[in-house]
Amino acid sequence: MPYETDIFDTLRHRLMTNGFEHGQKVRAEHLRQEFNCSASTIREVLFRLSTLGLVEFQEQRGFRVPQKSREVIHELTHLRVLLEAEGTALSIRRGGVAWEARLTAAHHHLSHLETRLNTATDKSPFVDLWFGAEAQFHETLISACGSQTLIETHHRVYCRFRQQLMVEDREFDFISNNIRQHQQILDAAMSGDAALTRQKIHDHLARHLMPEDEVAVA
Amino acid sequence: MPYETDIFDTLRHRLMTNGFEHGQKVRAEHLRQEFNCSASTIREVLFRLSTLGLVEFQEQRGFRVPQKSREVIHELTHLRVLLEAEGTALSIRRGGVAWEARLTAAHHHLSHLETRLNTATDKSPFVDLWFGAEAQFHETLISACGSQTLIETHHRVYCRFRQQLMVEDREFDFISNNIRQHQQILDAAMSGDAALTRQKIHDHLARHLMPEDEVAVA
DNA sequence: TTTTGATGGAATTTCGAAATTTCGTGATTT
DNA sequence: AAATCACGAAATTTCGAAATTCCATCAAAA
Repeated sequence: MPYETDIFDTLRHRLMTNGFEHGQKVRAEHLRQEFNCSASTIREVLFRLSTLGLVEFQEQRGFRVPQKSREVIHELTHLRVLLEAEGTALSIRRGGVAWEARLTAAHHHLSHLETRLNTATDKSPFVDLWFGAEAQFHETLISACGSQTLIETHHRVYCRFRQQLMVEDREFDFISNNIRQHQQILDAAMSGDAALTRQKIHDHLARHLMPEDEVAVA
Repeated sequence: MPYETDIFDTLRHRLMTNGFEHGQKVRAEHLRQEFNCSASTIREVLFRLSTLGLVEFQEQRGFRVPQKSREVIHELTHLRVLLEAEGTALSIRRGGVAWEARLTAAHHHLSHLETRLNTATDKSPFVDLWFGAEAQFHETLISACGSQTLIETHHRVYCRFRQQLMVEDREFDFISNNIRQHQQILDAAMSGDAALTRQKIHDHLARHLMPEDEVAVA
């Protein structure tokens, strides 16, 4: 495996989980020293990360970590609802038992973690695990939609969404609501009711939407 | 302006309008000679193009032009309907007179070209103009949605869609239907009826959808 | 005080070549 | 004949440095 891929994965993880400040300039030279490689290699990695929207490229001005803003969170949430609701509805139609099994497993994993998070005083050992399990659950929801394009598009949106919330979501104040909402999404999906599932996905994400213009899901 | 941007624009245009064969490997070395620059520069441009999905990157295997397939066209169309319908509905609510003016202008431009295309025997002088005007119209539809994220996401999908159809759409057999459909989208949008507009956008793109699972727009 | 302009250091971009990996061809083995 | 292997050519990846551009600082002018 080329070394570049290691750097890519390391930086992606860091960009999504509190390793960089929002709006900060990415110092390619510093990273070059940290990873002990050439400037071109870092530059390439940053271009690949910009594919996911985790850094922004500006001509002659290098790369930046996107600013955090309520508007961007609203927009990303809007798209998540649109794509996850659609992808899940398709999965319900086409997924079959195999998908239901995967979804149940993903939810069980997530649910287990969230229950422990809910009671733990020191949440730090669970943070990374939770990020992974939450991503897994939402990816699994749409995984049987049959559209690789939708999955990739959603992945980009999800990465940026997670990045926007990487600081405040570490406190897990929302966790007890989340447990209930994830359960409701699972139940609705298992019951085969696409419209209800769309609604539950919307409800789950609604706290990140700004009030003025709601996302229409019905 | 850095030279790289020229190369980027040149290749993007070529990738969207018949300059490469679907599935073809992109010969970085050939491009390096053609543009008389270094390998790294070409490599960077290709990474930037992969952000739009116009080339696919595979580790140690270079870049390829995506294969054309009915499935991919279906998926891209599905997403176009989802994103354009949503973006247009938002534009109707938030765009105001300025947006209506831009949309009318874009439609007028497109309509003028399509009328001429409909009668011309040699359509080649209009091909590039039409690609530009058609893109402009559909971009304008969603331009007042208020979500830069939605606009960028749609742009990627639109680029890939156009690339998938770059060969067959050069015959313009569909042109008389298109004239009517673009008009209907404009009329619906101007009337302020979001649901009808969604329907018309769906109808316009429906010929690219595979029959089995239709896109739900209502 | 505000604006304009020069200057030097730092960051970005581009280059050409070296190191590594892939891929096609044909020989050898089973 | 089919499969495996070795080899060389071609492509990809990485490097380190040169060329260019940006940006903060400070001086000079309005």
